[in-house]
Amino acid sequence: MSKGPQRIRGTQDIWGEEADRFQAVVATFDRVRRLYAFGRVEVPVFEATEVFARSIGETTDIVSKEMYTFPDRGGDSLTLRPEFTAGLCRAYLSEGWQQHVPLKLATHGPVFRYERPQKGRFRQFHQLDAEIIGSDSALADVELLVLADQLLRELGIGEGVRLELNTLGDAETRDAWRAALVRHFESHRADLSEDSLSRLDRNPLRILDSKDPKDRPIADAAPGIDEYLSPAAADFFAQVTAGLDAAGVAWTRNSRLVRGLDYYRHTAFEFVTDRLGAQGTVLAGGRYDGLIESLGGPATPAVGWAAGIERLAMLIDVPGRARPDAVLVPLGERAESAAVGLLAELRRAGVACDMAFKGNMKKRMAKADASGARFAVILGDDELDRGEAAVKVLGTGDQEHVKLAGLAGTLRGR
RNA sequence: GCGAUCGUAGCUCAGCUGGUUAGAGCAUCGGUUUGUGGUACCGAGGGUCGCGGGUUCAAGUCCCGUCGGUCGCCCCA
Repeated sequence: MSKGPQRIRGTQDIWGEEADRFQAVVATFDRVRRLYAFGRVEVPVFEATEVFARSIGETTDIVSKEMYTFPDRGGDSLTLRPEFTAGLCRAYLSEGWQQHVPLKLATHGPVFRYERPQKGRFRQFHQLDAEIIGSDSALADVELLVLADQLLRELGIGEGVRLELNTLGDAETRDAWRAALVRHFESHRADLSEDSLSRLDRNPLRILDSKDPKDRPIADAAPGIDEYLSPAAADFFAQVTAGLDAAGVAWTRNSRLVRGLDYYRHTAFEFVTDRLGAQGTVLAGGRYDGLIESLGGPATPAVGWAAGIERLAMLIDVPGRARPDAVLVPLGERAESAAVGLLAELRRAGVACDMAFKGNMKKRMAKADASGARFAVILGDDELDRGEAAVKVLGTGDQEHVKLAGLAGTLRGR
């Protein structure tokens, strides 16, 4: 192990193939979100702690244990964003974006959670994010889901991933169902796992997706939400599923899929794979009509999703490596200084190229080959005197002399 | 926060039940060839064996602690 500063726990230095994968995911997202007319937005990496604490609700231990929170020099409590949604809603309120409603927003970047790293979970990781703020239409939910579906398809992982869909209903539905769940679990108190007993007080909905075999029979026998759905909520969910069917997006109902936080309403969804161990969720979101109000704004309907870039990057096929069109191989001092000018010229003409400037010719040719370039452009005194370069096609070994004036055209035009 | 498991060169690993100067492959650099790559051959550099303590005549090897990786639990906005 080398000395000096080390990478801090749960962070990553991304390079080489990993970086190519990462970039491929971001590029695909950026392309697809334009097809759906989602505008790119930039928001701060940190916010006043209040922004996240108020949106999440003080009750959970997310706020106390899972956030990167620290005082700044002025004594204010700041938090590195653990997600995009709360910050976007803060911006929506503080920048007066209400006038642009409904707002279709897309962003991506680093997010931070103070947790134990494991497969596909880091302390600094990266998310794609898409939101529609200010629409109470089921069409907004549908649009977001179709966008997500197309994104996964274009990444080439649509096959191994399934969309699980549920509704949490409106506020009255949710309250009624929650009360019924608590009654059910209370009556089986003696048989619940220790974890679920504490969930019963803090977050009873979470018992539904407990992994403890002790809990499974009780959770599976719990009342479903459908019996408590108000007519309006049932109608809303029907519109969402009808929209998905119309758009040709496959989905499966998972009536056990829940959200712990109170601001969630109606649609909740996850795109899930079984290729990532315990962290199988690849993209998740839902409707959060209560969030902006809890930040102190007016009641504002909104829906959105986020996806982990690293998880997506692990699932896609290896993207092709970016390779230059040509590598210059100058021989001798005179050729080297001439090559500097030629290199600049070629790049300005739109030819991606690099120069091998170390070692003897053999080393330089090896560098050119290792770069994956199509051409090696050999420049020695003989060529210079004739105003030419020797262009070697690395794939075939063919070599011919080309006038410097026409070089860019030759290299670009293959 | 909890549990399991691992930590030897830049990377992947070997090093048997504790026993001399810690090895290999790949990669890097140099050379065989100061004007021709993807092949071959020769050579070189690079390791406080994660860190600290303990047991022992002797520790990479055993014990304790600690830090870090991995996988899982909790949590999952």
